[in-house]
Amino acid sequence: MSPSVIEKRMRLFGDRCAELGLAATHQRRAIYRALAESERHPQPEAIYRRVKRRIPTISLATVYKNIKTFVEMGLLREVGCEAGSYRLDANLDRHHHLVCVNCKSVVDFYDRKLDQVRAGQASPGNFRIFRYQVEALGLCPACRSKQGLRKNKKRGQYGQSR
Amino acid sequence: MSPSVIEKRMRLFGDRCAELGLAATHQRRAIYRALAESERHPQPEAIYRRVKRRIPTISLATVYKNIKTFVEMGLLREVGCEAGSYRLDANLDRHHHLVCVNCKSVVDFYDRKLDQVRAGQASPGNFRIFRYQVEALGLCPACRSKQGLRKNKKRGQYGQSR
DNA sequence: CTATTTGCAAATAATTTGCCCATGG
DNA sequence: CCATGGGCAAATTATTTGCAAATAG
Repeated sequence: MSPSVIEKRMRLFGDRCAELGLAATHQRRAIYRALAESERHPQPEAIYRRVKRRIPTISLATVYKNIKTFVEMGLLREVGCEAGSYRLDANLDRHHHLVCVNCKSVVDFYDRKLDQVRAGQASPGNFRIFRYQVEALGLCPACRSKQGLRKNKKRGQYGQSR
Repeated sequence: MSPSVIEKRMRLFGDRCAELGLAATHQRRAIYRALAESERHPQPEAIYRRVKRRIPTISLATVYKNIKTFVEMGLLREVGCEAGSYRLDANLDRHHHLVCVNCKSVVDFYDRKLDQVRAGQASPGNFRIFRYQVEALGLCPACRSKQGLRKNKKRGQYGQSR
């Protein structure tokens, strides 16, 4: 990632920590920096290995704890929106998914307009695209009505920053 | 799922098994049926519990083995396209993902046209949508050039059935 | 019959937790 | 200071594997 982007992200990190009263420890900064620097959507283990080069005493548990914290703070997202394990789909017809960001439920979504989605430009890096699938992220009715009562939810989880 | 859809899927299952010379065992059929019946994109554990009601001696390992087989056969897909664990993204700017279906690498994809994606109709079930994210599934350059040498790849993994 | 597939148990991998010590503000 | 966070080890959860016995074709 370019130095200017990394610095922008580190500033966002600092601001968010200050705002939420989180200690900007050595470890926490290094973990976030490793994430901010990477292009490859790393898994926790990869972040751990990377941070360990600078802070050899770091523990994997600390990496996991901080990743969770960052996601709650809205500094980080999980790719694909389902952590943990297999979610399976026997529906081979063209369809898309509604994903509840709160309870992680997934509902099939048939929509002609979404079926027409195509990129406006050639894909970077000579990727060969077979199909497009749209994820609509939001809140399911059950979680909508619980909104506002939820604990530990700070801000920034959902929107786009620009 | 409606009975007619389930039967359609069971026929597809039977055909694929015959075609590939797979034994259509009692267990295998029950596992696939449980998947075909479900609306909720279940995890392996949920399938196991469901099948266990009909075949109390079924083992969780059998469920896992068959799920893998079905995915290889193209009878089943994983939602979100990344199995296993956390893939993290510190990029909060609006962007989409190119996902390699073979090696599971994920590359950020900036595209104005994809940023404009919206559903053509109200979302089912009163879901409240915050943002849309597009996944473009395909092959990265490295996997493209390895194409054809790959073992255990039968067919049907990538396309849409209609 | 005989090649596959199952069930079990054990192995491995991934993630979380509890607790006591260290440190940032 | 002293509340928050870190490190370690143990616990939990998720997934895979090896192998003898069962069974589909």
